Amino acid sequence: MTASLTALRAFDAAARNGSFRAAAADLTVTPTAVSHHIRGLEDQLGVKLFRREGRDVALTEDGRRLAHATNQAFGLLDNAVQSLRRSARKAVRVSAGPIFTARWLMPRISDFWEAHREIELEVVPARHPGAPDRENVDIVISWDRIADMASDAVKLIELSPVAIASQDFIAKQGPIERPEDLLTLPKLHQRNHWGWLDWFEAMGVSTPDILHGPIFEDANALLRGAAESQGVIIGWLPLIDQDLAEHRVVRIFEERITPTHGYFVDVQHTGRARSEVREVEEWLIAQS
Amino acid sequence: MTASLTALRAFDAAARNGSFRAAAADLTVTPTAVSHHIRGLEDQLGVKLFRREGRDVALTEDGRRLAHATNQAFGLLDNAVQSLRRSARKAVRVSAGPIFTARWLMPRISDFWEAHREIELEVVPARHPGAPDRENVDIVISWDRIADMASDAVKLIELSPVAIASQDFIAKQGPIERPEDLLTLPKLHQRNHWGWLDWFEAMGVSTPDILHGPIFEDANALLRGAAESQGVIIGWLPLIDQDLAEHRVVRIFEERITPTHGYFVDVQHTGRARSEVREVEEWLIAQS
DNA sequence: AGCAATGAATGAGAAAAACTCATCATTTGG
DNA sequence: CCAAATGATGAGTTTTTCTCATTCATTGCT
Repeated sequence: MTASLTALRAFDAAARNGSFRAAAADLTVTPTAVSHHIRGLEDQLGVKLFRREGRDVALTEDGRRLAHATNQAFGLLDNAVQSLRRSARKAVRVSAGPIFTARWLMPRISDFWEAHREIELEVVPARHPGAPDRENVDIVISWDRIADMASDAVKLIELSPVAIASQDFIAKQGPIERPEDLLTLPKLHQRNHWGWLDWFEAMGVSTPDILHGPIFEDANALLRGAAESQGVIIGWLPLIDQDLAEHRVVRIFEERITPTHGYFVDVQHTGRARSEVREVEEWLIAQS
Repeated sequence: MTASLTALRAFDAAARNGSFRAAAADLTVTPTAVSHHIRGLEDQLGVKLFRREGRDVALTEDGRRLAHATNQAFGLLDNAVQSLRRSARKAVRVSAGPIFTARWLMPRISDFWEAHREIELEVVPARHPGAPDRENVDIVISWDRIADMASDAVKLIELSPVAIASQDFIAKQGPIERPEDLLTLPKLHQRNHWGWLDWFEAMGVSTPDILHGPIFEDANALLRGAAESQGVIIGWLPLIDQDLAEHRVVRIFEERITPTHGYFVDVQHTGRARSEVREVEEWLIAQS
């Protein structure tokens, strides 16, 4: 019954990389070892796992099925082990978007350090907003519409949209008097065009169903774009207070819109039980 | 980064068994090996996994978290490997309830054998109706209400409920003239009291919300109970044709109820791609 | 077409990991 | 309080895993 776990891991690496050589590099062994392992597996299971096509290899149907399982299984093990290692170091892993990190977390980080010297904080950039890394992180700080927030998430700060651009851009475009005027100007966007849609709605301007314009995942990039006169963007109060104070960008109107978006703290299941994770959560919430 | 997989497996066994000795037996190694592995893991992770309480051991909180992951992971690997082994032997694993196996599958099994000599059929009893084993089986044959059937399940046969009892029982109880009379007689039940509820409804008898009486998972046991004059049961046409023909049980009324339940074929995801699994599926459906 | 480069297969021997044995320590049930 | 049961530890052995040297097949280059 016992299939060698080492062999399965070698297979897993080979399947992921689509090449024995690359798998070997991955595992820091020689390609020979991988080759031996896979042949061994194939002999033992009585099934071909790779089709040897000339000098490279491709998974068979059976191989694909096995690969799926090994992927999941080793992923689980890896996450669990890493998480335990962090736990031993009292390290807490927080995923947060780049502007949040820069404008909110960084200014407060020394305060945290004072209060919790023993806790090691790891801040990882939230790559793809909704998706994957969630697995291996203790706390997720997510940017979301207040209306769409997950039920078990706690709101950290509320964000109001404001239309902003660079001084230069406004001078170049001539006077902008009414919100509608923005419809025809170049605009930079974030995920789902959120922000612009909510802004126009709050300003009482009806918009076409879809808005056009480049979408940036990274809100810092967006701000830089605005500062470089690429277009008008939606900024979020109070996150951009400092950018306004230093005149990198200026507000176009004096609108006061009730918050439509917010940052939410979401403690992942894996971290719930650890006291240091709870301490970080409490600290985050206390800051708001 | 690399935690020894063998050590993790040893830990997994220890966690499952709650004892190093038992884990060792499980893995057919000496307890010493398990002890070494777990100490090694603890050293490497910097976390205690077991609390040593006198002569026995108990998982710590960290240990529990790791155990959860290893359980899942090794379960996945194990299932995948076993499934592949079956695949190599062209073995198809079918889960089916005991009466279905006895009254429907067995009579047809030699026909299957004729038609598909190369396919090895493994029939495993469906232990708990709804639940767990599904993982490691290619085809599930489930007994369900037609109204509740899963959308991707194919109906194999339809079952009509009939009230039956032994000749003796009826003689002892005196004449039973109307369906209502059954309300006060001892009845034996199956899961959820299904059957009786549907039967009374079809007969136009209003029933209390809950019915009382012993519940048997195994419909064969139920039939035996009826044959031994323990009470009235709901039998299913055409499954019990033979029991009726041989007078082990007799019908109480001549009711003809439109089928309320059925057996459904459900090909599990893991088996979808295998030709021999599809052949079994097609054979099953062709029999109906 | 010819030749170098790339990737995989194979077998024998070396290195490393996993396991056992012998022994000791601690707890628990009668 | 003793016997049985469970785990810990360290040294030594066995097994597994890995590497080295070599071969084979394919592909890209000129």
